[in-house]
Amino acid sequence: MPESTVTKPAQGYRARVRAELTAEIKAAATRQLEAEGATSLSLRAIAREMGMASSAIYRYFPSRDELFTALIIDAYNDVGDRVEAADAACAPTNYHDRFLGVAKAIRQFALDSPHQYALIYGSPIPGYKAPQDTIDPAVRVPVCLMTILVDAKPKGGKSKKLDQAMAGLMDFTGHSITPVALARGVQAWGEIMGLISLEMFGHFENAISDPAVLFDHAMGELADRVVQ
Amino acid sequence: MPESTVTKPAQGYRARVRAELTAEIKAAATRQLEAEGATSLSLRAIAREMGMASSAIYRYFPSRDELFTALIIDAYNDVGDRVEAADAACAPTNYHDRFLGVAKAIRQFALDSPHQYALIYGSPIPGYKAPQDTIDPAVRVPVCLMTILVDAKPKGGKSKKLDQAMAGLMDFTGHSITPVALARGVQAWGEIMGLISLEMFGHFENAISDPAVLFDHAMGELADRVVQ
DNA sequence: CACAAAAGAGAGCAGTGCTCTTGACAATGG
DNA sequence: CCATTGTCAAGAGCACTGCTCTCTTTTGTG
Repeated sequence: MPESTVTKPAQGYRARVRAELTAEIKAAATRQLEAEGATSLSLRAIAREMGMASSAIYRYFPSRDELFTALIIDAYNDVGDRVEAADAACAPTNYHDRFLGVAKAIRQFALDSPHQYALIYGSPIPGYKAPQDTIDPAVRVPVCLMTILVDAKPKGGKSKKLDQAMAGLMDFTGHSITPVALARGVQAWGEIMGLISLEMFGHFENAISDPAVLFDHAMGELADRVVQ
Repeated sequence: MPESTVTKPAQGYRARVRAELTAEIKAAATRQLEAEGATSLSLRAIAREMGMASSAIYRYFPSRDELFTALIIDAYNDVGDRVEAADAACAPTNYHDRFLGVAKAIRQFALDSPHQYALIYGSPIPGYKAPQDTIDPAVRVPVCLMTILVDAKPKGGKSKKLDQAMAGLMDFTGHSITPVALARGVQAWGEIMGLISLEMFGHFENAISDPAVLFDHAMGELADRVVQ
């Protein structure tokens, strides 16, 4: 939570206690999220667990949605950290390994924190509109993926239609990559997220008994195709 | 005429009214689902809309989850119908067109019924366990996709690990296709669902302004790769 | 027609997010 | 040193939710 830096510069005892309590509420919420899922996350239950009145929670989070926002940002940052760490652990020019590492990091995040994964990559919570603060953490994963792609300098044709259909992405890459190659990167992103989501949300039931084997095979094939 | 009066007889007036009311409740629920999303679907609101007591709904659906199950089955059958129709509209040996038609049918379903799409392909509702009745409608889409793949008789290597990782799927295809080729089909399924989900759940915001162009391009490229 | 089965209505329980008011406390200015 | 000010927690209460139970009405059929 970004604490208001505009208030008294003192940052005394009071501010510290407030920050600690805010963190504790978020921790309790995370615990509940992991145990029960997003929709059954209850402010009253959090208050109960913390031994305080439910109304007191509102001193720290003005609404349930604000708490959700905090959890969503945390989740995005969690997977972002993992992905960037996996990327950094590889030799910068070994695009194949970087791609593989990133893909596996995303899946591992999903396996470790299924509810967090569902929170950010599943159906959006109805009535909840993601505020601006979430987009910076949210783009970390695709940015990492696209950076690897750009670094690999892949071949690919031009396409005016594709170019303007992906205008935002093209701007981000500084037009240092052709639209067709960039589209291949988005496709790869889609395949990664699609395979993980199908697995996490139960669509592999009775069909694929060992999703890890399939995923690793698919990512190897995908990396061959997309980078180098 | 043999009169078996003991079992459910003739299905007279009463049974018809019951079937009609059940359908009407489901219709009202669908309307609410489309307007507000799954989590804010309220039995009391449905009862209010129909001008009956909330408790009366329970004569038709024993619980909210049962209503959800009905809606989920409907959604699966909706997309299943579309997909099978799109497939049947193509020349059976034109695998490229069949694949493209199926992929576009899934995306069109998502665009037409975003909440239904989220219901079946988004995060599962916590605490809700899909009963057996949902799996038959659920597999219609992947079955259609895999059937096209098998028909296309694609090349591909063997892999014992992959073979047993996808044992269920291999059985379904009658082992008439190699594991590597089948995996390619699952990857294609993943890419289709991944791209649609990323689009539907807002992850293309500010990056891809015209998802239709990207999707069509991706599917063309994908079809080239997977069939024929 | 009589009667059992089916359907509807209403009250009630435990839970939810959220608001408003009230009282307690700590930090600070005169 | 006391009074003011801002912060915090608590409690009651509102409008909801899913669901159960009981009671009454309706209705098809032997």
